[in-house]
Amino acid sequence: MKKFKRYLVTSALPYANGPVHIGHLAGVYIPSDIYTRYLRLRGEDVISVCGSDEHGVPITIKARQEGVTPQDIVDKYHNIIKKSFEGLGMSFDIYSRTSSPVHHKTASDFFRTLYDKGVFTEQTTMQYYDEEAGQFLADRYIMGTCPHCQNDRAYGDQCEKCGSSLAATDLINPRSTITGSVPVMRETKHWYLPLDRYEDFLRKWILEGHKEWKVNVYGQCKSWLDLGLQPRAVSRDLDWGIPVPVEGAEGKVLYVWFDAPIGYISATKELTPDWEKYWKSEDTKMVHFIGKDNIVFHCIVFPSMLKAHGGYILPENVPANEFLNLEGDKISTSRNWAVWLHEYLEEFPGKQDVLRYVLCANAPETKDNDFTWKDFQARNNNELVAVLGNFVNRALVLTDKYFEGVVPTAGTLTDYDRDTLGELPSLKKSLEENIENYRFREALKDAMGIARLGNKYLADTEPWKVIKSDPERVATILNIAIQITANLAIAIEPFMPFTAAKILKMLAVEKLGWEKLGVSELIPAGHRIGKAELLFEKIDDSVIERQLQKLADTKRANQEREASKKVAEQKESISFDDFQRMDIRVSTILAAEKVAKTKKLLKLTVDTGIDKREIVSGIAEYYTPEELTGRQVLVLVNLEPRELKGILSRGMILMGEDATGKLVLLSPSTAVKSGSTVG
RNA sequence: GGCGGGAUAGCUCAGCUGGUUAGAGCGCAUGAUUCAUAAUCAUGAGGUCGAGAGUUCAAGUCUCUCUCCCGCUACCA
Repeated sequence: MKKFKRYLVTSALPYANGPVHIGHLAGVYIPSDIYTRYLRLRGEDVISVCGSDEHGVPITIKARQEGVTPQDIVDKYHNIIKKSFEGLGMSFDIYSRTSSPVHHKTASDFFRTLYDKGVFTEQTTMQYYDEEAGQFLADRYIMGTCPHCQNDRAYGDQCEKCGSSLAATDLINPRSTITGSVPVMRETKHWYLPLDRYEDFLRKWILEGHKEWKVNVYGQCKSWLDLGLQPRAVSRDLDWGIPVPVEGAEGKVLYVWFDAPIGYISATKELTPDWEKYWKSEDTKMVHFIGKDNIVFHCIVFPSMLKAHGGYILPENVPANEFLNLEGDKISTSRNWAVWLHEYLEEFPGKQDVLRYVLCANAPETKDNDFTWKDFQARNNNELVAVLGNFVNRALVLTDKYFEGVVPTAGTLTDYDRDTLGELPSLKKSLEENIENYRFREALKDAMGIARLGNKYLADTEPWKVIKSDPERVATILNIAIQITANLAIAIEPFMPFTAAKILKMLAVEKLGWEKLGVSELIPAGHRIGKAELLFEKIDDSVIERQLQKLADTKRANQEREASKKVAEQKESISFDDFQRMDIRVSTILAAEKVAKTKKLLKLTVDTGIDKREIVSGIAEYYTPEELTGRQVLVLVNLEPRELKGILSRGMILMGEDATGKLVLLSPSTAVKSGSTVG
């Protein structure tokens, strides 16, 4: 195993278009903070960097929607995020932002270096341009009619109604969302990072060199590499971001995914003039904590950038977590389906560690997980209160009661005493192995094991009984109970720093280093401890119900909004002539079969009364071929034929579509002759 | 459709390179106990390890096929 002299821990930069929620925490920030705190406690040279990611199109859109500047948006969320992280006890050495001057310069220089080395390829493409606004339009700035579902509010990259991903050029009647004008096609030049040229290097580095990475990360990388990498554009036509530092690149900025990871470097620079040893020295261990949506950027794109630049080290590991769901549904910023950190901190003052504990214990380390308030309550009441809080309270209260708060002197240890204390070093070892291998939930169990050990020790030795016959023996028992408590304070520090600090305060001792864990004489006899206070309190049903009610309200609000929004507006009036031009016929489906290599497509053979013809229709998710055969449907028969998957589709099956995009067949209420007209 | 991940006790999860009666926490049942926030401790019940086939002396663990869930991707008049 390679020895490292120092550590550089990075945590995915939160995007500054919204606050941070529990999904971000469980996936990235809690694990990263545990890891960092652990290393610090061990006395390692470690720095942890993070910051807000403030560029990119979504922020400019949000700004436009709210009638403010992009800077206003990022200022607002940067401050909320930064403050809430501090509130939760995130121990970044620096929490920076990508709009900072240092970052602009760093990212700009980085690009320029690659440019000067001739790394990039250039490509000129045609893109939509808004002549009125005088700028190129990013996909999200173009709206038009979805070619699939006719929704006239589809964006240039995706139709939110039917979920199709689109190219801006697919839209029918495109219009600029900035001025409403009709955009024109214009040439634009962009710079591409030729990832394909780094394939061999990545293959060797990851597939051969890092087989120890988590299976989800390794698998995802392998999948990308096996598919073959494509050059990726690293510039955009936008006026918000870092200008491309090249002659003739006016109006172009670095693609947000190019500049964001460089933010780790910039933050380090801001933190210390000594930044280079963390980024350029082979004996630094760099670890990126991210969510699974970022794997490709941190394992493929950013390493290629670093490699192309030269002189930089590569990450030693990229422990990505899966996603956390909330009460059975996917967390969503836009649907407000989340538990927001800044709200939690307000609603649960002093309970930072409860959230830290629950999110770590239930972190989506190997697969998506579900956060429920009921589980939150149960873990607080049955684990934190009953096991951890209770043990510490017992040890302190007993010491106070029998020895006036002075740690008694231990006499001769029994075999059982020695066995109990002997558990501590092995728990320490297991804890270390688990943290170093990014198994934080398992590590947390080890830490809690110390409290369990303490509870068991007290139950078995029964000092409250022995005190009547053998006070000296009780002195030994409570001395040991106090030593276990001190050990507990060390072990839980990475996970629950607030609680660890409280325990130390109650014990009236200074912070203890990690090397003290496992030691059975941490608190000397004769030491006077402080006053015992409860570490955790039970959470009442009513508190949980209030949170559930809040979510229920959100759900209802969303449904109402969906319902009101989803009834599409009436389209422009058309003439009777226009209507007459459509030839709709009652037709009978004669046969249906799945189109090979597709998920949604069915090839239907229909009798239109006029002829028998083939129509390809995207309804396979809602109807099986069996249930379609023999049914009568309405077919727009004079729609221009179109080839789909090599099959010429002549006509369109008319379907009803509800708010969720679900398709239903429209049939005559009683059977009629095929070929009957509809009008 | 392609690729990746997941499927193990009621719930949340461990099970490393295949090897004695498949583990933990919570929940549940019974008992003990009262120092402690009705907290604790002990014991126990609970699993055809998603389905099927195969390799092997031996498979939760390897191979193949299939089903369901999550993600990426293609397709969707």
